[in-house]
Amino acid sequence: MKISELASASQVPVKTIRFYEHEGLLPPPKRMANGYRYYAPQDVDTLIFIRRCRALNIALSDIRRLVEVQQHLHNSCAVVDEIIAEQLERIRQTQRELAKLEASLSSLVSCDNHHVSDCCILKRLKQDEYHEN
Amino acid sequence: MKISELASASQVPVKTIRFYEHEGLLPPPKRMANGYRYYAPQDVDTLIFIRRCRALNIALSDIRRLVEVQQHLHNSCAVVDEIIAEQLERIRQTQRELAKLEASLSSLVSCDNHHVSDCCILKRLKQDEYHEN
DNA sequence: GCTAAAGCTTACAGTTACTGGAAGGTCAAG
DNA sequence: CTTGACCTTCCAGTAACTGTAAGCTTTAGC
Repeated sequence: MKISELASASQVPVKTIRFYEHEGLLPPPKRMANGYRYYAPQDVDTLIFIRRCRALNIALSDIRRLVEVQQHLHNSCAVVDEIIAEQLERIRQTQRELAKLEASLSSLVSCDNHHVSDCCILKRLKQDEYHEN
Repeated sequence: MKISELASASQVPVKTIRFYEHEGLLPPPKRMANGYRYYAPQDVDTLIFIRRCRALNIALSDIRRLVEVQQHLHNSCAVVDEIIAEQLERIRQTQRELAKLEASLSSLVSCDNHHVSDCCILKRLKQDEYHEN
C-alpha cells in the first residue's frame, strides 16, 4: 500500500510516518518503480503500536527499544517491563511536581486591586522569601 | 554590574540571561566601552521575578506579558489575574491527563512471562480495542 | 612586557516530536 | 494538455534553553 493508505489505516499522518522512518522507529519500506514508498500490511500494526505508546506519552527513544526488542520473539520481555516501569515512575514524579505548582499558583489566584503598582500577585512573586527551593 | 555579577546575584545562568534578552524578556542593557553588557541593580529584581515565574512553569510568552504590564504602574492588574488563572487551568488539565496515563500504565506494569512472543504488556498494547480515544 | 586563564562577544547547532512549506516529479481525469 | 491530487526531498520553526566555536578584552603572575 502507499503512504496515504498506511496513514488512514493507522491514523498516523503521512508526515509523521516519514518522520518515524527517519528516526528509526519504522523500517524503511520497499520502493515502487516511481520511487513511492510501498508498505506491507504488517506496517499498519507497527504504526498502531507506536501510536498507542505515544498516547501513553512514551518517548520515541523508548518506543524504538520496544519495537526493536520485538524483532526476535525469543527476546526477554524484561526490557518491556523495565521501560513501562520507568514511564510510570516518570509520570508519578511529574504528578508530584504539578501538585506543588498547583498549590503555589492557587495560593495567588486573584487580586482585587486595580493597578499593577499594588497587585498582590506581583507582590508575592517579587517577595525575596517567596517559595525559594 | 557585568553579566556574571548579574548571574550570581539573580541565580540565572549567563547564557540564559542573554537568551532572555534576545527573547525580549529583559531590556537590552547599556554597553561598556569594550562592548560588555552593563546592568543596573533593577535588572536583578526583574531576573528574579522571571526565575520565580519559570519555577511556576509559566511560559516565556506569558512572562513577557507580565513583565510588560509592569512597565506602567497605572496598568490594570486584570492581565495578571488572567495569566495566573490560565496557568492554574493548564496545570489542572495536565493533572487530569496524567491521572489517566497513570491509570493506563499501572494497569500493565508487570509481565511474568519470559519472551516477548508471549509478553502480556505487548499484547495489551497491540489489542485493537485497547484504550482508543 | 609576555603569557595564560578567565570572562566577554557573537553566532550556530542540538535537544523533543513533530508540523508546515518550498520545489519538483508522477499519475489519473476531463 | 492541463489541472489537481499525491508523491519525493530538504529546510525551517516550535519551547526553552544548553553546548560549542571563534575571537576579543581583561586580569594575574612572572
